[in-house]
Amino acid sequence: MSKISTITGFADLFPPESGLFSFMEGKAREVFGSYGYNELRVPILEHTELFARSIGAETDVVQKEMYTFPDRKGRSLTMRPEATAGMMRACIEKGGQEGISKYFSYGPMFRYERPQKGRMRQFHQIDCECLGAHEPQADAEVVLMLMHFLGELGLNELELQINTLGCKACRPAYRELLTKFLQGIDHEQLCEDCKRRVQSNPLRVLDCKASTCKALTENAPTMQEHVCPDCQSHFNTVMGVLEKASQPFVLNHRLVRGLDYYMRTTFEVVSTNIGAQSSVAGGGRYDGLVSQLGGPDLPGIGFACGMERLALLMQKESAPEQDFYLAVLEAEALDTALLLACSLRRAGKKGEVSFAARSAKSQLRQAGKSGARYCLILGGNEYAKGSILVKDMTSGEQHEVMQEELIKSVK
RNA sequence: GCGGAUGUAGCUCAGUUGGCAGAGCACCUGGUUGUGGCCCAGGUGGCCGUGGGUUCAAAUCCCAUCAUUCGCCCCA
Repeated sequence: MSKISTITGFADLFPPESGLFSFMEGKAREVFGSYGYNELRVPILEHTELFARSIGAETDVVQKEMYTFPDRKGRSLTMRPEATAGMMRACIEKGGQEGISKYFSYGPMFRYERPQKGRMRQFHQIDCECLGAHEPQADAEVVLMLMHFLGELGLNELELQINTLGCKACRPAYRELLTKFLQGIDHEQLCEDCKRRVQSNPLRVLDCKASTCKALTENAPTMQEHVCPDCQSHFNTVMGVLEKASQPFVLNHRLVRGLDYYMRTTFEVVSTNIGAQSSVAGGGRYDGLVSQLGGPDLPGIGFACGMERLALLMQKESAPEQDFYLAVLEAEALDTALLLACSLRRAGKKGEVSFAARSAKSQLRQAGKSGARYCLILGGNEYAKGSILVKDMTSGEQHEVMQEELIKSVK
């Protein structure tokens, strides 16, 4: 029979990575919970229109990266490529969103891209969304919370980048200004993609990685210089709070997020140690999104962290030590050994028991590898007496005790 | 969607000009009647990614294909 393997870009998570994921999820619950965030679990499958309307029909994500297919009644469904849209949909549907609501979520996302280091077709994100706050302090809190969370994961060497994208009032004018600038420079030297972007999405030219494009746009007008007074003051307050909190950051005028719903504050956390896919978290403000999805006119701000990318940066923990390894030397003692091991576990001890009787040498080897503090040896002699040998794996000393007493002693 | 690299033992990888399929680690057994780590001896384990082609002969050369991986792009 031929083997069946995983789908390209889909990965099985074994230890130690699976342990890192659990650790991150636990820390998320703990840290975000302390900021008043509660967990929201939403479906993985949604109506395609949800993503087209929120992320933007013209974005790469929607145009060529979604897992979209018709269900049995012909409705177009899509496996979520990101979490924000679904979480917004859920909040709108539930209704009653008075005041501020804060939710976090985590789980798999799906994008049909070419896999590489730090990029899978099924990948995992931790998401936080804060609805109902338009104040710049909310932006600052979200950013500080993200950095707090990353710090709790042991990641302190990351760079925080921030930018402002302006709002409905000032972005169109800036866009026009930038387009004029781009038309003024030597058009032919731009890369093929950017030649198109001048028309379709001029802001994206600023984010191009090609060195020639970077050089050509060196003196391009920045969004920050051309935002309206409201946006300027909003952004100044955000930066001010970050400074008062001693949170280092760098202004990145080229930080243009790829999802259309972002406005005003955007931010990204990058690492130089994980290859080309350097962004480990990103987010921003999305005040128009909720109403765009048919809900009330609520402001929102949030972010997503890429768990695979964070895992690349985190130290892999070694296997947890165990309290005992129960070695069985005679087949007749196997059942007794199993029951004994279960009693010890119910008393709170961690350990394994051999399922087959084998030589003392091979079992001691096994015990050594398991990292067990004690090797419990049950051979023919002990079995007959109802006793067991307890060997300290560190000192090598051993003594014989009755099985009943062993159980009592650990309770 | 585009480009580069790589597919040989469970793992990491050698394999010369086309000529018997290899090493280290891991695993198992023994050296020690029932005592681990170190050491020694022996052993298990392979459709050489898959399918075609060239050849007396292919892991090796050619074509195709699949997979993995690193980039481009995009994004977390």
